[in-house]
Amino acid sequence: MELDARKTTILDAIIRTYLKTGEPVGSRTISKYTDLNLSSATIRNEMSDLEEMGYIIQPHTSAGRIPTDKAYRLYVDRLVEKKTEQVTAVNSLMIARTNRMEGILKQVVRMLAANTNYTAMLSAPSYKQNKVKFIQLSKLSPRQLLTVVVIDGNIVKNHLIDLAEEITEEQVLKLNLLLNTRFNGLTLSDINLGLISNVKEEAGMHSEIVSEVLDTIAEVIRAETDENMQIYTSGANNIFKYPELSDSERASRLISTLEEKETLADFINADEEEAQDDNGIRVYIGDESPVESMKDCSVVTATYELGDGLQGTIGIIGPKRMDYEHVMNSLKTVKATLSDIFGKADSGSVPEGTESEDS
Amino acid sequence: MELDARKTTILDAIIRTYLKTGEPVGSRTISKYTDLNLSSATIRNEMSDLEEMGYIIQPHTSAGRIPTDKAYRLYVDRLVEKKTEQVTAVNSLMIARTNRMEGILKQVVRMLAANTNYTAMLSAPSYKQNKVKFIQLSKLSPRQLLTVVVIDGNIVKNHLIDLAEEITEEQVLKLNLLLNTRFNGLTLSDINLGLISNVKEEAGMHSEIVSEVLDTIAEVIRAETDENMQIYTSGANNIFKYPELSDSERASRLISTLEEKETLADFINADEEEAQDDNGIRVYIGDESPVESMKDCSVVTATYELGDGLQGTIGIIGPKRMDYEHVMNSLKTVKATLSDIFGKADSGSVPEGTESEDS
DNA sequence: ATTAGCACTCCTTCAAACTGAGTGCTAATA
DNA sequence: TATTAGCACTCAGTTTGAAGGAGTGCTAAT
Repeated sequence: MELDARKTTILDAIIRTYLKTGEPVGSRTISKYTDLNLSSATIRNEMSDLEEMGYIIQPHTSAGRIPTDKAYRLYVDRLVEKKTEQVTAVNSLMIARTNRMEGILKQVVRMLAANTNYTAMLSAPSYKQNKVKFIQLSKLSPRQLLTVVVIDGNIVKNHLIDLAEEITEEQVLKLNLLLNTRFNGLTLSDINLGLISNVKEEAGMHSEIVSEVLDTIAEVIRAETDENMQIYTSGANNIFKYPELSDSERASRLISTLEEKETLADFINADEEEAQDDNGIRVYIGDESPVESMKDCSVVTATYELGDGLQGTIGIIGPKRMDYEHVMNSLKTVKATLSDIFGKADSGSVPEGTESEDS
Repeated sequence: MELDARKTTILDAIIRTYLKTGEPVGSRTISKYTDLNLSSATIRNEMSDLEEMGYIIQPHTSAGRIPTDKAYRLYVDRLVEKKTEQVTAVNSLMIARTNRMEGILKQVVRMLAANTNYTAMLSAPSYKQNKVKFIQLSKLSPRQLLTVVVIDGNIVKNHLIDLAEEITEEQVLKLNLLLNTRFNGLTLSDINLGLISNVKEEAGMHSEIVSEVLDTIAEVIRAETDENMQIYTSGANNIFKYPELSDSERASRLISTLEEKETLADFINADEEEAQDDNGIRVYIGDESPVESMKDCSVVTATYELGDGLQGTIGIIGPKRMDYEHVMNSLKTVKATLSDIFGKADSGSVPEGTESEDS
């Protein structure tokens, strides 16, 4: 059997109607809804075919039909083909003058959730391959050393070290020089234990201090690559707007997944080769999701780039009958907005607010 | 009418039973439950009295009784009197060797939620009155300046500044000196705009650069005092374990409150004079809560101190029939554990992990 | 190929009937 | 006088069955 034009139209009508109502849709509804001018009986025949082909199912005999994941997939794929018509320019003004990136991101994710009525998530930009740009040690007190490490993209990390023994200004100066000559320009992954022990030798100072300093730096740097990814979510309560998600059991599972930022990271780190259109938008429908507790949902994600290799992910989590069109447009807009605010060429200029925050 | 010993015993039995079951408790249950050896009829008479006195109510005629807020209050107050018998030493080993404070706090709050089966929240320690300890400017490139500010308690803040014009090493050195002499030892609130403009003049350098640098520092410092308090929550899904909280509407409101960290801050900043026992534990029952959406819940909070003026708050949010005893013990334990891990005297030694993190 | 018509299914709603937990009152009892 | 047994009554919750309605599948007619 083939999915001819008429079947497509009918399927489309079913999906659209179901997206709106959330109720199984019957043949008579479609018969009136479309401009095909077919009687409900004919529609029934076609629906029977569509069911056989796996695009729709009946939740129980003598109920209307609801679209399957396969149908949603088809629908989304066709949606993606339509070029970005109107990226409804979301008012950048809405984003108040918070010049701390964290604040802006939080606002963005909140706005996204409010705007779509679904749950939104956003991962703060992070780097994969970046280089150490600058290292500085400062003596706070005879036994206390402040380490500041700047990596490409102007991410600043710092750490305080308590020394077992005192250190002189001279030693600090020497260490600073050594560290900068040896580490600058290396990627985070280049800095392995081997290199570190090399430098330790080279330093030639009382090795205890050097050890401590280097270990700290190594750890600070490593911490960045580690999955200490920051993920914000908003609008969790929106799931209660969709009866098919809001029974206790499902809701509970979802909420607890949203709390587990680590799990959400699965979406961010999802297979790069995953089908994704030229806007970096990915759509996971039901079972396609990498996360178990979201098998009853659809998740749409987009990657935003801030230039300089810095990138993050935004995502919307909603029922399978989500308004894909709206969601995809919203994501496109946010993507554009974020790039606008932060995205500058690699000119050494910095997104304001890339400063670090204490936890 | 007076609350004699027998009435107290009965009320206690009612509360305890209701805490367990969540169902209205009837006279027969109590008649069996207590060692008073009274018939249900007698209990009924007493219950009738207790109802008149405002300790219990009937949700509807011919239902059992449930405790009112007044009853819970009584119960809790009596509980507090009992001295901390056994602070069941929670295994500190459970807290894996993450040496980043943020990580530990997240783990603590998660553990707390799992342990109590309620929702837990935790605010990261913050300072009220602290002094600038160290300021350092470093030249990253001719037009880029890294500002590092260390405040008392060894909180480190940093920020990158893009300069409109180039700056020389000499100027940086001079500025460093000036900043440290003028700002060191001042509390965050001491540093007002007046002082800043003073220093600007004093610097005598090309005022644009100085302006920019100072503004930045001021802002960085101010940001700390601002309510950028970090609050972690965990176990939101636990509310689904309690039918009285888990209907869509209530759950939705609760969840969205939990998302609004700002609202939760109300508990942290709650009136200091609020009744609080010598462990810094506060109990809000129902309407006593400062937060509207938690009128159906009870909230128990405790303040933990890390010495050095550094303090934060831990809290448990659950149904009014929460196991107050267990919760209070858990909080005590966590409080102790946190102080153990981080709390050192003001020796200049630092809780590991007070380093800042990029967002 | 399409459609009208009809029997059939099964979810939903509603009200009535039933159940059981619990109360309040009264009269008997210790 | 305090306690208790007993009984009538109340009312939420559950079950039951009937009615309604949406929707289907099939068949025969167009």
